[in-house]
Amino acid sequence: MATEKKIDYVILGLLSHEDLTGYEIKKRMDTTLKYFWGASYGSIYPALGDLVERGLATKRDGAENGRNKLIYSITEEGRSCLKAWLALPVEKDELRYETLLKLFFGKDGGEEQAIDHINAFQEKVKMEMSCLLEAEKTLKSVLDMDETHKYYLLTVEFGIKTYEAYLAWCKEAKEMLGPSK
Amino acid sequence: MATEKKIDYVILGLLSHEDLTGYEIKKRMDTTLKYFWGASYGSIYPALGDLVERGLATKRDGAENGRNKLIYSITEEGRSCLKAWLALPVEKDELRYETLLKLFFGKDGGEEQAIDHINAFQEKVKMEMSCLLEAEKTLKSVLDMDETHKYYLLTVEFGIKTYEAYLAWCKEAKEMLGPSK
DNA sequence: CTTACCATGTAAGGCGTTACATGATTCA
DNA sequence: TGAATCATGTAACGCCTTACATGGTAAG
Repeated sequence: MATEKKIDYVILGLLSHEDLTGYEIKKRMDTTLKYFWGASYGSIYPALGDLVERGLATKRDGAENGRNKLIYSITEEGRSCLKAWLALPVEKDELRYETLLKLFFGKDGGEEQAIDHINAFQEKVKMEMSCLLEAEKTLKSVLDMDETHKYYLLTVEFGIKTYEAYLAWCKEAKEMLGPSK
Repeated sequence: MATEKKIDYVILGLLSHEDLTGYEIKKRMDTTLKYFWGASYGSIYPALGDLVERGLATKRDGAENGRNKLIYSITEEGRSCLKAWLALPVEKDELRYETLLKLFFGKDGGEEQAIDHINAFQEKVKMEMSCLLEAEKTLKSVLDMDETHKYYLLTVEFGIKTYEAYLAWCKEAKEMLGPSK
C-alpha cells in the first residue's frame, strides 16, 4: 500500500472498467481524459510494469494475426487499491494556464497582443466544446445502459459548464481591453 | 535566447512591475498567482541565480537592520526577453483536477463518496471565490491608478466566472447523483 | 519566551516528457 | 508504395517538489 503515483490510479481506474493494452490506455488519455489528466507512453508503460509486479494487474498475450498485443487486467488487489484511493480526500486540483500568465503580465505586451491570446484561447475552447457537446449527446442516449455513464457525464457537464464560462469571459475580456474597436 | 523555463518568465514578469526578493516572489506565487501558476523555493532561488547569470536580472543587497535581504531587479535584456515570450503563442493550458479523476471513476466508490468529493470541492471553491471577490473590489477601485491593474482584473474575472460555473455544476452534479435525497 | 514570520538557500529524489528505436498492418 | 495507425518500449534529461539546514526579528 505504498504511495502510488496518480498515473497508477488512472490506469487502475481504466482497467476497472475493461481490459486494455498500453496503447489503448494512451488513447483514452488523449481523448476522454485529456480534459483533466494527461500522460505519455514514457509514464504509461513503466507504470503498467509496476502494477503487474505489485500484483495490482495482470498481463496476458493477446496477439492477433501477428500483431503484437499485451492485454492488461485489474486484479482483486488492484480493485481494493483503487477503492481505497477513491475514498481518500482529494489532494490537489491544479490549473496551469499559460494564457492567464501572459495576460497577467499583459501590459508589457500591449492590448493587441493580449487580445490575440484571448482569441487563440477562444478558438481552442470552441473546438473542444464541440467535442464535449458530442460526448454529452452520446452519453445521454446510453445513460441507462451502464452505471459508469452517469459518472462520465458528470465530468463532461463540468467541462461544458466551465467552457461556457470561458467563452463568456473571452467576450467580456475583449470588451474590457479594446472598447474602441 | 535559449529556451527558458516558464518559471523564468513568471519571475521576470513579476520583476517587470517591481523589485522583489525571492521571499516576496514566493508570496506572490502563493497569493495572486496561485490560481493559475505555482512554484516553490526550490525552483525560485535557483531560477533567480540563473537570471542574474544570464544578465536578465541584477541582485543587490538590501539588508535592513541586520535582516538578510537580496533584492532583484529586471534589466533591459530581461525586459526584451519577457516581451519576446509574451509575443509567442501560448504553448499549453493545462488542468489537472484530481476531483474530476475520482469522479470519472466514481462508480467504483459509490454515490455517497462521489457526493463527498463534490462537497469538498464546493467548499474549496467557495472559499477561494470570496478571495477573488475581494480582489475584484480592490482592483476596480484602483483601476485607473496603474495600467497593470486592468490586466490583473482580467485574470480575476476569469477566476470568478469559472468558479461561478463550478458552483453551478456542483449543485447540478449532486442532483444528478442523489435525486432521492 | 515562544510562536510566527522574514529570509535564503541546497540536496535528494521523484515524476514525467521528449526523443529515439523498432516493426507489423491497413488503407488509399 | 507510402502514409497512417497499431503496438511496445527505453534512455536521457529536465524540472520541480519535499525536506532539510540556518538564523534573525517582531509580536503576543
